[in-house]
Amino acid sequence: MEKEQDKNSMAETHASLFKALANSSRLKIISLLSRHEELCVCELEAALGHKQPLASYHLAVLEDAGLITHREKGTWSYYRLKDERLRELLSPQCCGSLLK
Amino acid sequence: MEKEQDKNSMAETHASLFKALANSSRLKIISLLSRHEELCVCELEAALGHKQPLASYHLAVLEDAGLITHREKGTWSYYRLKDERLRELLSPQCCGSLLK
DNA sequence: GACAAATATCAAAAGTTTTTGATATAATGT
DNA sequence: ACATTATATCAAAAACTTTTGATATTTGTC
Repeated sequence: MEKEQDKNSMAETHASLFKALANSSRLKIISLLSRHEELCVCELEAALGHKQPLASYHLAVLEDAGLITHREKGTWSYYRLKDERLRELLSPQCCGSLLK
Repeated sequence: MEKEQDKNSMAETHASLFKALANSSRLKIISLLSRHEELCVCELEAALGHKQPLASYHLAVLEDAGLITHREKGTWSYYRLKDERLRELLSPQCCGSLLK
């Protein structure tokens, strides 16, 4: 009965996840995090060649999408991949080329 | 040796696929096509409530990404899902909620 | 041949995301 | 207390995507 609404909100929900993945810097962050357990902003910033606010921006986008988390220790923020979320979304083949 | 280049171009390649998926109208097109073998532009246009040029635009984006194809018959264009491409990219779980 | 229907393409407008530089906050070492 | 370092947040600028309306092209019908 609410099928049409379901389809719409399903499309919206998936679209916002794909938006988070639709950027090569963010995919590089994911790939880096898949190889490191945890990385702080300054390490990612350096690895990507981005200025600090830009690295923080991309991290915030990924975190809003539920694809990463972070913990704070002093002035550092350590980011970590939620790879179960990615594996839920992407094929093993795709995870194989994106992660690690 | 060209590892860094590989990673970059991998990220670019995947990002452009995710860009094509990062829009709810395009996900609805995918979902409609998963239920119909083939649909022409005017059917999709009606189903989405879009004007014709907008439907054509989204179809072109999906086709450029290699996720759909079309054949022409007279003035009609019939679009069809390349679902093997999607299944390559997305998890069975995700295909389950997006397709059909 | 004139007319209508289906589609594509184009250029402009509207909307959104990404990038930048500046500034704020909080923790750490002196 | 002071300087430094790591980060976040903000507002403006730049870049990009989506939406619109107009027009062109092709085919099918009278």
